Amino acid sequence: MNSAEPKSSTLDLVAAVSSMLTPTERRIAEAVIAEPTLLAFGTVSDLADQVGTSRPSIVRFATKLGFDGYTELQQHVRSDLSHRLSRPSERIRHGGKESVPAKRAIGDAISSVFDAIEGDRVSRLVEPVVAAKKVWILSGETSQAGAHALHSGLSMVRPDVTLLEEHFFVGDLSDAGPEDTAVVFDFQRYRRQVAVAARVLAEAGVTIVAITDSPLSPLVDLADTWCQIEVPPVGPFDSSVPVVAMSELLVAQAAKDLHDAATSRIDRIEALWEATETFL
Amino acid sequence: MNSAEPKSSTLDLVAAVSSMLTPTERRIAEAVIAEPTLLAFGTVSDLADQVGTSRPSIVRFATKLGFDGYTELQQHVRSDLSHRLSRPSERIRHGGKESVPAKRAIGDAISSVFDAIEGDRVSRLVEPVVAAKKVWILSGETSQAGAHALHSGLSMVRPDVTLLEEHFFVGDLSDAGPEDTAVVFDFQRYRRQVAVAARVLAEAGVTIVAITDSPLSPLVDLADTWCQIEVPPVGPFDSSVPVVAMSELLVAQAAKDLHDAATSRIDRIEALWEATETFL
DNA sequence: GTGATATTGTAACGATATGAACAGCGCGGA
DNA sequence: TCCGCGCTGTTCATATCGTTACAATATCAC
Repeated sequence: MNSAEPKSSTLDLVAAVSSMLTPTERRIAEAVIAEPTLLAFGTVSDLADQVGTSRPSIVRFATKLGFDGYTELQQHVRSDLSHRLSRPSERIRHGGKESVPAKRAIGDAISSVFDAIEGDRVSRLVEPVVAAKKVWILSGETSQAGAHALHSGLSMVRPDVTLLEEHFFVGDLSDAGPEDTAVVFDFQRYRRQVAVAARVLAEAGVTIVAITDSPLSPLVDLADTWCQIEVPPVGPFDSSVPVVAMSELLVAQAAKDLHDAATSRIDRIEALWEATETFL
Repeated sequence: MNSAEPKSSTLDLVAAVSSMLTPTERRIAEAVIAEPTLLAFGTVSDLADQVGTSRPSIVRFATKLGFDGYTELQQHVRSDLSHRLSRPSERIRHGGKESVPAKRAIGDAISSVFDAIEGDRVSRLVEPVVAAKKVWILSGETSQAGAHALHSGLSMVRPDVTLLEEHFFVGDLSDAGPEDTAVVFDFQRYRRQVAVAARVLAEAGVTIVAITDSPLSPLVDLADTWCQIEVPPVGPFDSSVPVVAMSELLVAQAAKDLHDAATSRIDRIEALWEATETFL
């Protein structure tokens, strides 16, 4: 569909012919510049209504830009848009073979993390974590590093955080109850293991926060809030970098939400460390 | 036109019903997740062709998501997209504002990692690791996640990798000898602890590879090879992301250097996992 | 194996979009 | 004033869109 690389931005095209535009065409040009989505999503009629002109004027505008008709112009705009949208992420599993250098892969994955916490998402993810009586962290092998980061970070800002890695027993979860929250890392390879444990927790009334690499994950059903991040391959293994980044952002948000409680807690822990000669 | 704020992301909607999707509907879901522009720009026919199904299945998919028809679904997706385009988030290349402070910090830190391995630096760092009889990994609290990543990765591609975290005893190092290599993570806060241990190892003839955040680190003197990376603050704590990224790049390089030995070792480990029901 | 149910594809419908031909309007020059 | 020309809006034809109703197929329980 949208495989062709646009030679020039659509706005450039408009600018190129701006001097030889008729009055109504100029109004059209101003409208599409002010609101590019009109061109990408709207029909000829939509544009005509918006500008206050007739449909053929829109078509003629398209031809004046060098296209065969409005359809071609719209395709050009859309391929331009798709390009911008697919740049930061989403192209790793498909188009990108393993020829993608690790640098690009990691960079894109990091972008996907920031995409995932768009808006107030990070707040919604963290909210049950700060409100919970106890916090459980479940992870498989791929997300070990992230789970570790989340555990050590959260432990600093609030009490009762338990990390269950890899080969935990379901019995470990027996204490969990409706006032608790579980953060579950759920990635391709080790999905079933954590899925089973998460189901146990969900049935016990625990609030589930899922960090997953696919919205089709079975965990998403169980989860109260969730977010999706990419896990790119680096060398022969899957990268933990996005998971760690996400974990740290969650901790940062939790620290912000807990504010005074967190800072005093951190101070106490630091003092304890100093006292026990952690610094040698 | 597109002024309405989307109540929930389209991915959320797909996820919400993902468990009650029929096989073809699931294929549709996967397609639109892999290529969101299909939904935003494509027609029912486009999607049907892409997925390899009939047009009505697409419409039924839309209704199952809670919309009156495909048109409504597409409008929702488009308003979602417009939002992302208008909001300052998506702009990584263009108006690179300091939208999220943590974002910039992490991005810069990642860049520093790639700067640090410019040229053949990563090869020089890894060379003593692959050649060593035994590999020791030393880290403090800040670099725990990175050390963990390095340990689990290296363990996959070669034997005799030992991780010593935080409160290890110097006695643990008694086995180390001139044929060994130690990778030492050495960061601001927990410098003294690892510095002491590294000195012990260096005096035992162990080759030292240092990952540090400062060229002034005392470890640089002891180290045979070293590299410097940034450790940015995220919230109240230091980020592990750069350390993890560096660790993974080291593992990837080691895997490449060891090649056949590594792959056969990975295969054996995988087989062992399967046998012990890691996948449940 | 058989009936019931769920799932999927086929056919037909109205609605709408685009693009082209045609007609009215305004403006400037002779 | 009249004519010519470019600009704009109206009408129409055709293709395609989204949708619904219906039939065929696959799946499962008993």
